[in-house]
Amino acid sequence: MSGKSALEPRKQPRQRRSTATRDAIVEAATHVLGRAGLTGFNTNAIAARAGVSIGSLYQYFANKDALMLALIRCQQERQAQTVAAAAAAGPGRNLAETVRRMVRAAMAHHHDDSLLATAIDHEEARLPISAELDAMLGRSAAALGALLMAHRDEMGDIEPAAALQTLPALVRAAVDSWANLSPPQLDRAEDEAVRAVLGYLTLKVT
Amino acid sequence: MSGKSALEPRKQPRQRRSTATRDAIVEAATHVLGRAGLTGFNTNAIAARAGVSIGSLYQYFANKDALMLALIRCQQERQAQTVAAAAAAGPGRNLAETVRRMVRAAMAHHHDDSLLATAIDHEEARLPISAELDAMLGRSAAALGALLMAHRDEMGDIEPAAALQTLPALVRAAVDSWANLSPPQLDRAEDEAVRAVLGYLTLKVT
DNA sequence: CATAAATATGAGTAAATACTCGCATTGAAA
DNA sequence: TTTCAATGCGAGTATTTACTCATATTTATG
Repeated sequence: MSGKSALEPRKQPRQRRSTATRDAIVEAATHVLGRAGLTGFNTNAIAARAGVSIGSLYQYFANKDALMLALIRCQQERQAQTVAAAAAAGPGRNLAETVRRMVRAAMAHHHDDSLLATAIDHEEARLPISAELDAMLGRSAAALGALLMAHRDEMGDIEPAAALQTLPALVRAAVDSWANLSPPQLDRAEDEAVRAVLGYLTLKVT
Repeated sequence: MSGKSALEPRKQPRQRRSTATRDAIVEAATHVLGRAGLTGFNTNAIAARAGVSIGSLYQYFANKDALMLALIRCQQERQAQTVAAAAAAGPGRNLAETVRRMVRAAMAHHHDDSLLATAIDHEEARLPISAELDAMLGRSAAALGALLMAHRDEMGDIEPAAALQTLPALVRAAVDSWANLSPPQLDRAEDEAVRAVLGYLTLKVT
């Protein structure tokens, strides 16, 4: 358990400027990761990009992994908020409309930056944070599940728990495969993701 | 284009032992990448694991990226062969059977190692090889498309080109989301992938 | 203003690591 | 056997990079 504490924040901010510094560092880290990938993700470059000294960076993050973790949490937070906002609007008139709304919400947050997205995936697999990620995903999934259940009659025989594990993965895969093309085809990405989700949900097993 | 030549092999093997050395290096690289991720992917460790000297490694790979590229090509080659083998068996009695066969083929090759899979994704995004990857994927997709077309009547209104872009992504996403759990749930992974693909293919647009 | 706590600085250090080069060993052709 | 090219070796080098620490600056509080 000593490993975990090494990832926790080193200093709690007491003044405003310090939180601004922290935010600048996380944002710079995100920028660097998206631009240069894991290869270019080094603390000196990040501090320079953030316009702070390397010493300041290490006042807020005990080590490089702690910074990466903060970056991941930040992205996940945004994702969760986007989904929550979409869910707050309530279910659509039918299943297709509800699904399309959810896909749009997911896409709004989508990184057009495949370097960033894939780097985060890899670091999520490497760092000891699966439990935390599952918990976060679980909360978003619950809201999503409630929405879908409003159109239970339109769906095939679904195991809700399984669907909530599979569906987010499907959406992301469909979107990524079209949005990371050059040039990106965002309309197509949306349509394909909707088709995949609707197909999955409405399939009648014979 | 001077960048590309820097990724090409440094030496063509003339004797047997040299190809054995090269293979050992690529295999060791794969092992290290799967075990330690991109963080642990360094040439000294790879040479040690392969049981060869660091000098030998650099006789076959001009630099670290060239080795990574060889690793990626090797994996892709295996993937393509697995799909080709499955396709050679011809279409099944119905769409569901055909789809399940394809999913099984994809899973046979699936890395139970999420560190390896995500690392490759990230490096594919970073290295200048998108054209080559598209070409390889295109060839596999063609065989896949022919198989599916045998059951055209069971499918909804599909744009084949779009389907061949989306489907592999769906399969991988569905499989990964279940196979990377601990413990992995491979049966579930197969069922969910089949459901996603079948749903996508058979959906009737209203 | 005085004082202390909080925050910022960046030169410097130790370690990791990509890669070289001169030399040793092996294989094959003569 | 001789000879040369192909292959293998690994100590060594130059660079990168994670991280520290002594010091300077800013802010809050009285």
